[in-house]
Amino acid sequence: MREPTFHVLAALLDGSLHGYGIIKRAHELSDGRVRLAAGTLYVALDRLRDAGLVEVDREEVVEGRARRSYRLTGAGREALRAEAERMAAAARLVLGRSGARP
Amino acid sequence: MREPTFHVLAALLDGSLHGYGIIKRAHELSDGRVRLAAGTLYVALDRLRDAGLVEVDREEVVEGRARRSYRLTGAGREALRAEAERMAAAARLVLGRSGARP
DNA sequence: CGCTCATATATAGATTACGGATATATAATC
DNA sequence: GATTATATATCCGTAATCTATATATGAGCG
Repeated sequence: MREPTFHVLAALLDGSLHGYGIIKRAHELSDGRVRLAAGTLYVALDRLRDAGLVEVDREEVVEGRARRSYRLTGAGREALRAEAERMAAAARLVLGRSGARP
Repeated sequence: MREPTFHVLAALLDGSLHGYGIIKRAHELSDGRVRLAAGTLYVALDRLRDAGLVEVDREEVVEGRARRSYRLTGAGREALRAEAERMAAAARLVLGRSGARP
């Protein structure tokens, strides 16, 4: 799992969102550092759906446009957690040794 | 920067190593989780050298075979640290919220 | 009224990192 | 004699990502 994908899942942690909402949420959760490109997002959602990590929550038509909201599955929540733990461990490897005294 | 590249740099944190040594060091630092493939490693080293994050420390010929050892540059050390901090922050985003109540 | 920006989804094309396979070579172990 | 560990290197395929583009509506501005 690469970082953009990680942030897609993380954005869904506290509730379902539609695509554009995920982009905004990832942006605000990361204090503006993460900017998901639309091309990345929608392809990633298809992939995550195939992998069973997210699923469609609602599918409605608002003013002629389709709007689909997604939510984490149990497997998605677990995969996200496992990934976060791997990242934390990797970060400790470095920060625990070079970051001790500035 | 992706995870394999991160582990290449992390393996060099406490001293210069040659290619094969990096593979073994990354393996032991991660408690056996990280297994760098040779194809990944040597291409990554070329890339990191071009980017100025690592440099050749020594270049010797041992029993007919070339052996090159690499070390982190200042920029490499800084890039690694920045990357570790980004990863730690991303991990906190998840572990700080989903880890509370199961 | 026209322009731009935010909202919203989707696809095509290019790039890049990575993994697996393969090649080469020696020393040690079984 | 065969396999494993050490050691470097290249080729090729794949997967994830980014850029650009297309489409469509509503809001706000001048």
